[in-house]
Amino acid sequence: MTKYNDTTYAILGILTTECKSGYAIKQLIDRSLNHFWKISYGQIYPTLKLISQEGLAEIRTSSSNGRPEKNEYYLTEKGLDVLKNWLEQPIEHFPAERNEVLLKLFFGHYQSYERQVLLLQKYKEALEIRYQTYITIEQAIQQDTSKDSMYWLITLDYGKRTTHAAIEWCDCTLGKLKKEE
Amino acid sequence: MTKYNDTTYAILGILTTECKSGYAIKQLIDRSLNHFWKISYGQIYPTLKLISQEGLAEIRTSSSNGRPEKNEYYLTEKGLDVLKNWLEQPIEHFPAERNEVLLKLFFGHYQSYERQVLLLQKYKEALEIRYQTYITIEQAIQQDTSKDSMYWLITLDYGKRTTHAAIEWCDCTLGKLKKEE
DNA sequence: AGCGTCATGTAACCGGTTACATGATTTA
DNA sequence: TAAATCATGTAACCGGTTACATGACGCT
Repeated sequence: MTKYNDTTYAILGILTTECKSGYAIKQLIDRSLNHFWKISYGQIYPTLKLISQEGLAEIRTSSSNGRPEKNEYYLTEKGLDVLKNWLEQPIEHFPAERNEVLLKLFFGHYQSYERQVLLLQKYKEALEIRYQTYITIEQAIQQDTSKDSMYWLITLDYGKRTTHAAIEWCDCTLGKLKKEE
Repeated sequence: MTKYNDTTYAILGILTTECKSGYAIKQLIDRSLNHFWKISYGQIYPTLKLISQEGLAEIRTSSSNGRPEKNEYYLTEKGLDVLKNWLEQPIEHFPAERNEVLLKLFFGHYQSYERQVLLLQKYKEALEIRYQTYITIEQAIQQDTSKDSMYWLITLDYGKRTTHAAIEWCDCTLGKLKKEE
């Protein structure tokens, strides 16, 4: 079976929901997958083109009530097969993030104590904001009991847990630096 | 001040240590920064070329005892300034990892319960291996009391904490899935 | 003789972002 | 009437990996 990149599979997955157009896909990702998957129009539209060329989806153009023309992509049987097959494959890329904060801290000798503290405090702030947005999204999902929200909540939980661990690391590291000074 | 990419700054930082050649830089990164920074020769050598062209380092070629020729890059004053300036700048890219596991889980409806469990178990295994390597590296560093190992340990601690949180998420999620079935 | 390691480098490719172009409709 | 939103798309660019090419030395 032909191999595509993860972005293609992500879009195939989204096409199983009500989101069928490039614009709608972008919205869904920004709102629901944003904490572990991002994408730009510069990739969505070319990928949709590829998907239809490969016969994984067919386009139906809808231009209701004078609205701007919308291209809606409906998964074909082949498209669904490709998606399901990918889901069954073992994971290829285990996340291994680049972390600019750790990189700067690693060369901490060349910085003053104050600068190091500032770096960590800013990082902690950013992490706390992130954590709060997770909570907010979580609450919004929990109120909407209709849809099968479990998978949404599970991915959010991942974000919450790892972010919380990072925040604790900040506190702990600030303590260590203080002791050294 | 001219802006470079993070890879360039990472290399400038490493050039402050005993590692002065492309080969040595690669080794250091693979051994010490591997958990938050990776790099390939395809980037190291062109970047070193850039660094010397920009006057941030000067090359001294050493070919001792018949060994293959080695190009050693020594930071100039300008190079050190550029590095220090970057260290003082606020962080630009907060890590936002793409996570293939979460993506697959997000489309979990199209998979059997068994497949989902397998996915999580494999992920957990990989995380546990990672955690163990952190511990091993940590112990190796702690035995070598000579160098200023604190920053090494701090970055390792970050890896340990976030990995541990992810492992706990795996366990918890496996429980949730079981309850649903 | 063959493998591992030291050592440097490039070209092709890929995945992704940014900036730009276009234009209609809705809302304030 | 101005701004926001809906909607699609492309070209230039950037950061990075992979695969390849080359060659010397040291160990088994």
